[in-house]
Amino acid sequence: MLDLKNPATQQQAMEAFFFGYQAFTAKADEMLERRGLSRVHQRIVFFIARYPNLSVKELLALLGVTKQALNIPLRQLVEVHLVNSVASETDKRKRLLELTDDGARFEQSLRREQVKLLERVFAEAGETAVNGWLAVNLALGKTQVLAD
Amino acid sequence: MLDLKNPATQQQAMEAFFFGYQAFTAKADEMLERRGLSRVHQRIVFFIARYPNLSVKELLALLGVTKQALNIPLRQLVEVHLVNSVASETDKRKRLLELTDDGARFEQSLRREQVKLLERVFAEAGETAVNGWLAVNLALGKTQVLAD
DNA sequence: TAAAATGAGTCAAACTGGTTGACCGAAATT
DNA sequence: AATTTCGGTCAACCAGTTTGACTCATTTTA
Repeated sequence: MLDLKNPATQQQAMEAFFFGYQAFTAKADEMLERRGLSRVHQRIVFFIARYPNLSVKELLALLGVTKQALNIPLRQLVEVHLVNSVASETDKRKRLLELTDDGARFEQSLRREQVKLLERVFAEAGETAVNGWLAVNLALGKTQVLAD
Repeated sequence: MLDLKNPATQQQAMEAFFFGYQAFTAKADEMLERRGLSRVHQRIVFFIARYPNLSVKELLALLGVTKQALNIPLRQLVEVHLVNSVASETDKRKRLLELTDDGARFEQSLRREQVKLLERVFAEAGETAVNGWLAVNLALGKTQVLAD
């Protein structure tokens, strides 16, 4: 077991997390930059893919930004027909977000690159490690939700 | 093994990483904000604690920013006597960075909060999961270093 | 049914954290 | 002696974000 009483071990774990996350996001950032898009664009299409027909408010909560920060990139995605924003049947104030066919392809292409990185790393680290990695990340994420 | 061929599994893994990292950094961000400091300040003291007497150039490489971006927060840390910048004996162009006693206490207090979160999560996830989590993060980090 | 609240969107001003580029001075290397 | 390296600084600028104020349509409520 990792001895978290040991400062050097603490530092190693934190450093690994820092560089690990950085490596993971670097790949996508690079791809996005080539298309003149930002991380927010990716997150938007990612969450719409994951939770189809979510509302703008729900998306804001997932992203953890203000609506002003979301406004421009989301509008752009709608303008270039990657995202559809359709009024809800049950509550016409709400706009439900969904990916267009193009949008779905775009989101997949972004995701594929990151998955390729994960696959490489997973192959190296092995099944047990991967399950543990996911379990810890999920547990960490849960604390977040509770904190909000 | 996580089936990375399955889009839903891909999305789950990516989302867990996203929220996990966010939860991990949120605690420290909050503490830093109270003291009027930023993440860069934390990273600086973190890396100085991890690699005492590292040079400015080495620190820049670890942080992955320009020297202009490092300049102001580092200067601030020196001004408030959390960091000492001392000319190297062997090469007087280099300034070697070290934490003052206050700086060491400050870095520890930041780290302790993050470690508390890790401990809670580790207790929940168990030893095997934790080792796996670390192994995958380390493997991810390694890809980064190679890419640079 | 009138008043209040909610969801979405927009404009403007400001701030943060970063960038590129141009320098400088001291010290080391060639 | 010339060049390179290390650290530092100034300036302009840029992206992404925030806060705040406001509108409009719709839904909820009192």
